Amino acid sequence: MIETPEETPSPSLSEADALPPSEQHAQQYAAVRNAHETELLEDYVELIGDLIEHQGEARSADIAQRMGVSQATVSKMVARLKGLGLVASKPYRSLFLTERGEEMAAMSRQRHAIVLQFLRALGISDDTARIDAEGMEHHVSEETLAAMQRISQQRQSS
Amino acid sequence: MIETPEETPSPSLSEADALPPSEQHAQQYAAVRNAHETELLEDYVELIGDLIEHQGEARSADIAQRMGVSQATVSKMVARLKGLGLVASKPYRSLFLTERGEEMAAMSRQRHAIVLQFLRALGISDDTARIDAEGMEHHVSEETLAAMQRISQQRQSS
DNA sequence: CAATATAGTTAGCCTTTGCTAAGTTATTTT
DNA sequence: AAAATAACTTAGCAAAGGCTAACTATATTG
Repeated sequence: MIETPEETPSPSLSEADALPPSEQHAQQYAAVRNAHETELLEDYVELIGDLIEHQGEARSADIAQRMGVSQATVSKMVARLKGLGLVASKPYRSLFLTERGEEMAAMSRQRHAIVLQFLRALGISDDTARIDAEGMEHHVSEETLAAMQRISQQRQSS
Repeated sequence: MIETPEETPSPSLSEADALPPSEQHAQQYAAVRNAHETELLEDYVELIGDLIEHQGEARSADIAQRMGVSQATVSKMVARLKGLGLVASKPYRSLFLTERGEEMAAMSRQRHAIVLQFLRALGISDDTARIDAEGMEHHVSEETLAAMQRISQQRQSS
């Protein structure tokens, strides 16, 4: 059997030296799995909010088109969102956000904007920034988000 | 909570004005879905590589513990990785990476290191940086990765 | 070397998120 | 107002990624 070296030596950035203690390591993965669970929900809610704001209403067909997904998939997802109390609607009518849905949409939109703005401040091209932001936004902690905001502003005023 | 910067004076970053054309929007989501498909695979491969490097071998039980997942789940996942030609092993023996697996592990490790280093350069606390890096690494384009690397170096030498 | 403990596998279940195909409701057009 | 089109829903399927329980193989140890 192999001995587990239970020590964390380097303070900075030598990344080849040791695995984190397995408990911590597991927590990292758990955090990611967790983020994945809410991620899609947030994307839908955010999109629904955006559609309402920009086009006056959120229709399943538009969501399907923008998500690049079939209408059936949207229908099923919307049922889930309704079950979670984030979305409301009557059958065959367009969608609304509940109060909780609005809150979630606002948060998401804000996160999204901060990340996007940060990437652009880094000089990332627009298309890439959009794609990366979409993927990253759900994995960025409050702490990092704050740092991003700070740096965007710094870079802006120089 | 984060301050809402509802005053976006700069020209390039008003995010409340228009949705992207739906085709482009759909592509963004497709990119995220795509990333999700390879994400876990990469995490496993990266971890297996790390275990081999640091402990001499990669055993299912260790993977399960570090991933925070049951051994049965690991077993199933490993079967998938073998099917994809990334991992090799004989039943009841420990795991190896194929050449393709090695390549993937090297790429992943590098991405991971760059993102982690970048977050630390931003002043993010260690635990948070680890968690965020784990989540973000799969959603960062080459372009953004390069920018991160550049900035880490800048910040280091100041 | 037999018994026990540990490690790995398999079977069977569940949920999520996609799909297509078929059915229903609403809207538009003639 | 009937017919046609568009929008939405439902049913049923599949793959991924979790789980527990039961089984099999390997390693340890008394």
